[in-house]
Amino acid sequence: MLTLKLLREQPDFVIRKLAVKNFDAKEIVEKINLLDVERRACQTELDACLAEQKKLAAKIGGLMKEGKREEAEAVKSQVAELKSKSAELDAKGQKAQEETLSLLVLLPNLPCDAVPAGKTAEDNVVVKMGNEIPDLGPDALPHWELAKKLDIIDFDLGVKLTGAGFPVYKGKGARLQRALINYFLDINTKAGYLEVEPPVMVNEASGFGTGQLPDKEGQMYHANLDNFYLVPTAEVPVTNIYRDVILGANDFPVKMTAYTPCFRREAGSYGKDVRGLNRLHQFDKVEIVRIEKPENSYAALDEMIAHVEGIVNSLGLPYRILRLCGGDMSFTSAITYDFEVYSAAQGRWLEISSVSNFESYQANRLKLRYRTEDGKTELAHTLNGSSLALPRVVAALLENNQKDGKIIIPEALRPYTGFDVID
RNA sequence: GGAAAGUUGGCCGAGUGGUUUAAGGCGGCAGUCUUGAAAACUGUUGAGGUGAAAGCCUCCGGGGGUUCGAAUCCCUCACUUUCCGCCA
Repeated sequence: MLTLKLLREQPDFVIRKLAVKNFDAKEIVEKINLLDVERRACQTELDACLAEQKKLAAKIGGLMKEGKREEAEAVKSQVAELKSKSAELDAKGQKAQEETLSLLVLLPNLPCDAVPAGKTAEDNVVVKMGNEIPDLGPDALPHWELAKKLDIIDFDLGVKLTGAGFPVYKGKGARLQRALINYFLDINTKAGYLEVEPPVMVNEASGFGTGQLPDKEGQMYHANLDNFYLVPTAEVPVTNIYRDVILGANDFPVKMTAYTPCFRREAGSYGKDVRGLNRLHQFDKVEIVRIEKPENSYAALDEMIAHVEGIVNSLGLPYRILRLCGGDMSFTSAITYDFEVYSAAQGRWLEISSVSNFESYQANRLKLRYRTEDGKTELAHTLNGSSLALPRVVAALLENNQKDGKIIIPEALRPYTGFDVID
């Protein structure tokens, strides 16, 4: 959520920046500023009214003590008049505030200067590529066929138990999941991220804090009876640890990592996009979250990108890093870098990580602030990234590392899997 | 699931209708004293809104109500704790 202060002081800047995200903000910004003026006028008048009421109430108290009943009664009628006036002002001010908020949540975050213009994924900028794409020859199999042949992932069994998009990992397949999770958590912890195991269900306030609610309600699984939501990413519970928190100047940096299963309803796609592990309703992911002072957030972002790159590299997967264009970025992000690995048998790039700086956009919703040297409170910056999401890593590993019907496990993972090949 | 008790500032905790800006303590910060520290003493101490500032207003779990006046009374919701039941 953008701050009212920014909209009030730099409306043209906001409109210009949001144009990069192909968002026409002119009308909303103008409306918000009109409502804001109205709200403040109401508030000022209401405050004066309440101050007068307080004074008179105290006067009545005094008169009653002195036994001057009649005088007190006269003052009472004065208060009654003020009361109805302040009730009116209060209602008017509240309405203006509600309308302001409902418009404010419609505005996406401003993209930072480095974000390229563009409308679709075609316009994303490749900033780096690494590792060779292997030539697997004509007999290479896509991962869903490999998984079936090796009996390590059972998609049909998942359908029986739950439905499409809920695979069952078996044997070395299950062990591989566990190995990847532990490997990622270990690397992150070594880099100074505090491991956290959060709940995988969150309440409404948490959903609102990171921006999933109210807009993306339909994308989360909802446990109606208790009004809890299954987390779509660890970002939600982990970032919300710092909801309504004021950090001290010395509490930085805040670096956390968490593994959770992630649940996404995401109806609406079909065909090869959702084949096998490409898109699931439940999947495993290890996440990193950082909270920084504004002046440090971009340095932190660079550090996170280098960190994720190191992990991808250690698995030997061919990858590329994209800087997303304005049109392809998420609503809440100021800048996003996507990591994609090449899935050789499918012949396509698969997104395995998304690293973003949200600047103060999430913090404003979360009321996540810090105290500056001179004692003021300012919004902090939040960042997060996947490090990494498992399914597409597994898809790429299976496909790129297939050899004579076997899967070669990368060196780095072997201490965690306890085996070198899947056969 | 049943029963009871709770929810007050960074923390603990008093406060059951009034002239109060929520007592007191702890912690934090500043100062005095000291070579320095501790102790002691003194002062200070949250968030939000509005305003150039002084100031004014709001906030005692959330929402609503009674009253000239509510932390205090009423209604309602949420949460926490304890006991019982169930249970990995």
